[in-house]
Amino acid sequence: MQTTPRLERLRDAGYKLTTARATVLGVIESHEGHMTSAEILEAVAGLDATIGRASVFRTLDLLTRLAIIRPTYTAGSSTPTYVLMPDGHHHHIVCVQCHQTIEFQDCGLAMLGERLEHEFGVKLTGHLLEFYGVCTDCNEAGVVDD
Amino acid sequence: MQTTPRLERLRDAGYKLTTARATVLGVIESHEGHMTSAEILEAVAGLDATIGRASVFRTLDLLTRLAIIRPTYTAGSSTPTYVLMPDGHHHHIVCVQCHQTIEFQDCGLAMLGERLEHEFGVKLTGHLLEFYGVCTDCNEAGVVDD
DNA sequence: ATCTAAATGATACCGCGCCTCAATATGACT
DNA sequence: AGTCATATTGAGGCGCGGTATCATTTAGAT
Repeated sequence: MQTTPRLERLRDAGYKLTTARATVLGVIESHEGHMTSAEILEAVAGLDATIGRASVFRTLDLLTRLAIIRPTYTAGSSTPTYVLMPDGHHHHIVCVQCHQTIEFQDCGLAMLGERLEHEFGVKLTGHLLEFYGVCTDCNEAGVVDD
Repeated sequence: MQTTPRLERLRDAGYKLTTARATVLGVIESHEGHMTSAEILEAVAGLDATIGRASVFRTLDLLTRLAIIRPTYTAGSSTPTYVLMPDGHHHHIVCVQCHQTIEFQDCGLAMLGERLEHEFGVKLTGHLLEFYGVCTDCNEAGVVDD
C-alpha cells in the first residue's frame, strides 16, 4: 500500500491502512480545498466503485478525529464541507453572502495554543480559524447595509 | 413585541420581528451555549407549540447570516451545534473524543482581522476560533496515543 | 383601519448519514 | 510464507434532519 505522511498517521494511531481510507484521503488531498461529502463520495466512486458509502463516512469521521480534516459550515444548515488541515490547522474567510472562501496563512495562534494547553490541561492537535464577512464582490454588488 | 439588542439587529437588517424569531433567539440566548437543532426545536416547541419546524430552521439560517449565531460541527459530521456569538466572535476548544467544549476568552485576533480586511478588501463581521484536542478527562481515560 | 409583502405553519418529500451484519482484508505472530 | 484474530468493509435499508410548497397570517407602513 502507498505510504504518504498522512496515512502513516493513521497507522501510528493504531488504525489499519485500507484501500478505502487511502482513497478517501487521496481524494481530499488531491483536491486541496473544501469539499462536500457529496463531492467526496462522487470522486471516490469514480476512482474505486467497490468502496461503499458507509466507509467513506466512517473515514471522514476518523480523519476528523485525527484532526487531519475538519468539517465546517459554509453554505446551508446541512452538509458540511471538509477542509484539509495539512499541519493541523487551517484559516479562512467566509463570505456570508456568496459563501466564497478565502484562505490565508497565519498567525500567532501557536502561542495561544500552548497557553490554553497549560490553562485547561488539554492536549491540542489543531485549530480552525474562520472569519466571517462580506467579500469585495458582494460588497460592490451593493447590499443595503451601511 | 419585546425589544432586545439582538432583535433590533434583525429589524435594522430589514427583517420583521416575529414571534417565531423572537422565540428562537430567546431560546438560544437563555441557553448561552452550544445547542443542537434538536434541542432548539424542543425548547421552542415547549415555549410555543404553534411555531413550526420550518420557521425554526429558517430563523437559524437568518441568524447565521447575520453572524448572531454560528453552526459548528463539534460532534459527528451531521447535525451542527449552534453557538451564540455575542460580540461577533467566539472561541472554544473541542475535545475530539467526548466532544465536550471548553470556551475561553481571547485573543489578538482583532488586529489580525484588520490586517485581513485591508489585504483582501473584505468587510469582516466576526470570527470563530476552534481548537481541537483531547481534554483532561479523556486523556486520563487513557487512549493509546503516545 | 387598510393594505402589501414578508413570514409563517402544515405537510410531504428528499437525501445525508448511520446501523446491521456477514464477508473480507490487514497486520501480527509463528 | 502461511495462519489467524480482529478491525474494517460493503450492501442495503432505515431514521430523521432539513427543505420545498403553498395557502394563510402577520408585521409594519401609509
